[in-house]
Amino acid sequence: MIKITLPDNSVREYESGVTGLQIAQSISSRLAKDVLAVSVNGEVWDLNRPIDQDSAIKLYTWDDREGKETFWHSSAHLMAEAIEFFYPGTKFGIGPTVDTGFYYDVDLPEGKQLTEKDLAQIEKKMIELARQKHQIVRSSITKAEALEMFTDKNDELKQELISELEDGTITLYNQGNFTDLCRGPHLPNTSYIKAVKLTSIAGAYWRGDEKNKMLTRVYGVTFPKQKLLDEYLVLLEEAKKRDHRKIGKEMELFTFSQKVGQGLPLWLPKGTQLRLQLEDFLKKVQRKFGYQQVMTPHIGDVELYKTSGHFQKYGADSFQTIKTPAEGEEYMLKPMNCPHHCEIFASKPHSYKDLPIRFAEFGTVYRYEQSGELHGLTRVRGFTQDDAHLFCRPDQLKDEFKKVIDIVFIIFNSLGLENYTAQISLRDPNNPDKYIGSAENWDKAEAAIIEACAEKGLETVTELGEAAFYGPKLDFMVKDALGRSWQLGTIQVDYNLPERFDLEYIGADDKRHRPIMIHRAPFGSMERFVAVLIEHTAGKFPLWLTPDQVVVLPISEKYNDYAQKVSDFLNNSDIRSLIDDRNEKIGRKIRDNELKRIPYLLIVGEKEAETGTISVRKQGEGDKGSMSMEEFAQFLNDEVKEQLSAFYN
RNA sequence: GCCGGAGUAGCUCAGGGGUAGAGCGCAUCCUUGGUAAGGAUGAGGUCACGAGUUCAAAUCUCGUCUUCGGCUCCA
Repeated sequence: MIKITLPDNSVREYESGVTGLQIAQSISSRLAKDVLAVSVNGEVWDLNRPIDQDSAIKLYTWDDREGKETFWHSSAHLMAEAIEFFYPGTKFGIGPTVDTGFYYDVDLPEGKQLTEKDLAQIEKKMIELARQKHQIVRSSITKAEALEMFTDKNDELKQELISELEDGTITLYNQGNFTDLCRGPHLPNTSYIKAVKLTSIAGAYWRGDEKNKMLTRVYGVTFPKQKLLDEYLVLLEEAKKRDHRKIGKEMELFTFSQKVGQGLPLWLPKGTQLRLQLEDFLKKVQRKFGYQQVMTPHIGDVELYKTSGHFQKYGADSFQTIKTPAEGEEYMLKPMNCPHHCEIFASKPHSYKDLPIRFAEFGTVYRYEQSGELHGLTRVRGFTQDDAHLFCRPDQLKDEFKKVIDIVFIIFNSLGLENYTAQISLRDPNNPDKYIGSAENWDKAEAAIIEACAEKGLETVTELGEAAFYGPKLDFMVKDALGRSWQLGTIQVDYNLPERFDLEYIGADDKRHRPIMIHRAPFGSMERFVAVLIEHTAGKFPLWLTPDQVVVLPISEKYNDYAQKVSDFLNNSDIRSLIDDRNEKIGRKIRDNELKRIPYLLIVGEKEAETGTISVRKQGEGDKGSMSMEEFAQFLNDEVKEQLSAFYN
């Protein structure tokens, strides 16, 4: 008998050789049905692999990451089997799981090609194979045997993988007519897989190296129930509907022009209104926190970026320098605002009493992104950072950091982004040479970030080795309404630039000291942030932010004058309003303006004109009754204030 | 940058070796209306761009550009 410890620390006795599935069966039949994998002393195993010694185990279902990964991993094998059926002789690279689903990199036989149209029949075959309930069987073989096996199959991809493995650790998994080199774990049999969707097809280099052969990567996702697949497809549809490129076009927020150039967004009047609203709000918040607004040009002498080090590190992959008619004059489009801000700091001497000094700028920067990387507003070649650089003393670092976190909170809460976490990126302790600055400073800076987050009650994950070479950082991740994660704002501590720019202040001891610099951008970039906001809200922006807050709809042309009066009054009351005086019936005007996502529709006709009132209709909610213009203006301004309460409190 | 799909009216898309289509939008007119689509008429396109094949190319071939899905990259 062996002792099995469950996660609740209860201990049960089983015959040696018991499997995870048998343990689940002994607990409940429901669990036995749902369980997908088991971890044995921290290692995830197949459910039917015998356990022969005392162990601590944990059973995983679809609700656990480990359960899903096992499920999808087996699904990748199932897909491989189906592909091999249609394309005998296919060579298989790697078939790992991803966030949602899995892929397999395959090398199809000479002259064969997969297109999206072929996916349907592969899906069908997968379901057919799954229903046959093939057992998935694990076996160990020696390295020599493994090499021989895949040499026979002419699969040099697998041979390459095997040659890098340690003898004695090599396992195979077999199901039906398909055997694959694999570490596992896997499902007990194929029948768990009930629903299949192959999502896309793409080229990918073997091992991610462009010198290697291009393989065909097939992406897919599978589920244990058809209903889960249906839900997933609905989510995909919803994501498609919310695509910021589509909504941005519909709502006339931004556009691109071939003549202007790829990756260079043009902000249309309504998009500009939205962006200015965000910028003005952040400026107001920053003023409250003691920031000073500055402005710097879009180009700078190449020497500036040599001083900062950016030229050496990124120059070759950047937009190239701009030459002037004068000999030896060279400028760069600015890829960063910080060097300019450093020079502003250096423009006069500073006392320790003056610190922290905080320079903020909505600074547009230009970075040469590879053409294949450009994507709507989220990846562009010219974008505006809501940048600021804070220069402080070491003893001020933690407090300053906390204040930046406060600003981020105000911003996120004012925008309905309530679901966020943060990642603390620290040094790689095994690789101290990668970083500049003294170990002592790093210790202090890392401690300051960790403590600041803890004191602010921020939920964080910590990643070692993810810090920038010049200092540790904190990145904010926001979950949108569809549960997708976006990386937005960032706060970075920097010891490098103050050094390179020889920045200093005079301390209480009358000696020169080096300030610490914090880079921070709560939005990250205005372009990316607006894109995320569009997808999060599906274009239904919070009232305070939306480009057009109110539209006045006269019942007929006879009331256009009154509508104008209402609209003028609202515009004078700080409300963005317009009139729909088209020659259309009221039902039509309501429909069109609802579809334009305008939060409030004001209907005015004979009754309203006589009594000096308006009839209010709220987007998505319908008729709200009538009130006076004054009441309505007050009501809207209150709603805006409510939405910005994080700022006003 | 690399691999693969796509590019037809302002938008969404159909068509396809013999000079171009729909719906929405837009314009004009009729209608003057009460909470999600009133009616009529009309304008609008070098079928991304450049070469080639052909009696004839928007359609077939090649190249370029842009865009989409991935890969690699991201101060």
